[in-house]
Amino acid sequence: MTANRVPPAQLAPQLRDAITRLNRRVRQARPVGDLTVTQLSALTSLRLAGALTPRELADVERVQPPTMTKIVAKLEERGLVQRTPHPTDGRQVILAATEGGRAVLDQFERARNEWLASRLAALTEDERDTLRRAADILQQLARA
Amino acid sequence: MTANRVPPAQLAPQLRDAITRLNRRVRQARPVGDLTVTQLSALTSLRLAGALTPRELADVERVQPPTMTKIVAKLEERGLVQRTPHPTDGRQVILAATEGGRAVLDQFERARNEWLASRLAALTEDERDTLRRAADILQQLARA
DNA sequence: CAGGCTCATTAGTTAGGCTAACGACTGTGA
DNA sequence: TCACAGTCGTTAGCCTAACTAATGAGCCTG
Repeated sequence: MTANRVPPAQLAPQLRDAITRLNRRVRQARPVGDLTVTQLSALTSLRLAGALTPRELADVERVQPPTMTKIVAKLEERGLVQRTPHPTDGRQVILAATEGGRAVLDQFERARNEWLASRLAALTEDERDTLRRAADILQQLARA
Repeated sequence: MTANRVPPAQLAPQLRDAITRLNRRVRQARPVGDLTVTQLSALTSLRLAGALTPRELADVERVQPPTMTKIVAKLEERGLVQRTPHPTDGRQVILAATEGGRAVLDQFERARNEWLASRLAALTEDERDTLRRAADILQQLARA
């Protein structure tokens, strides 16, 4: 299969549409439990990083500090996040996912992937290969 | 190029990560003007369809009718959408983007695509072709 | 060691989503 | 033919999630 010429200006809106719509779809596949997308995202970032201050987590999530205060408060209520004082700086706080938080995360992760995985299973081997290569390229774009 | 075997369970998280991250990235490239993402999306759907009733637009946007009432009200305030009575059914209303609405849309569209288009331009012809085919498959998944 | 800075939080606003309920209108069946 | 069930859009009221501005606690430097 020869590569067609694909002008970036034409590909961009197509790709953007595909991504935003599929993203909506994936988000709609909400598993059991009542964590919101925002809370889930923050918890995920927190686990990934290990431990962060509210400010750092806010930066990672691209949210203002007061917003993160609220999100963390809700996660803490449910015992999914733990707050410990900073060892040397009395102003700061250290946030970390609790064991319960990590367990909830695993559950969500599985359920979210299930929907997509079942759809992917219906594709041909060729289509999946195209998506695999595309995923690499998209990751690269997102990092740029 | 032969197709590798790609188990769906393995591809799903990769693809999901790529999509959610790139989606955040695209959304952050917000252009000038004060239309929100929601309003922009509704306006886009409206222009695409030509003219719709509130109910139809709500269905397209996957939103409940009362929510669409609010969104349309804001778009109407700015003169981007026009409301006309249905010719035969007194209950219904016909919504359409005004010329001003279409102009605003063009502006946003350009600015949003710019970031992505410039990144795409840096890829090889092969990579862009992969993404083009992937975009089709992703659209298909989103509709499923 | 006084003053300015940083960090987290609180207070208050706005957007965007939902359900429940309602009034206007349509269309059908007795 | 007309009573009534259903549809359409809207209003009301609630919640989440984001923002900015302001506040108070703690740090650090001149």
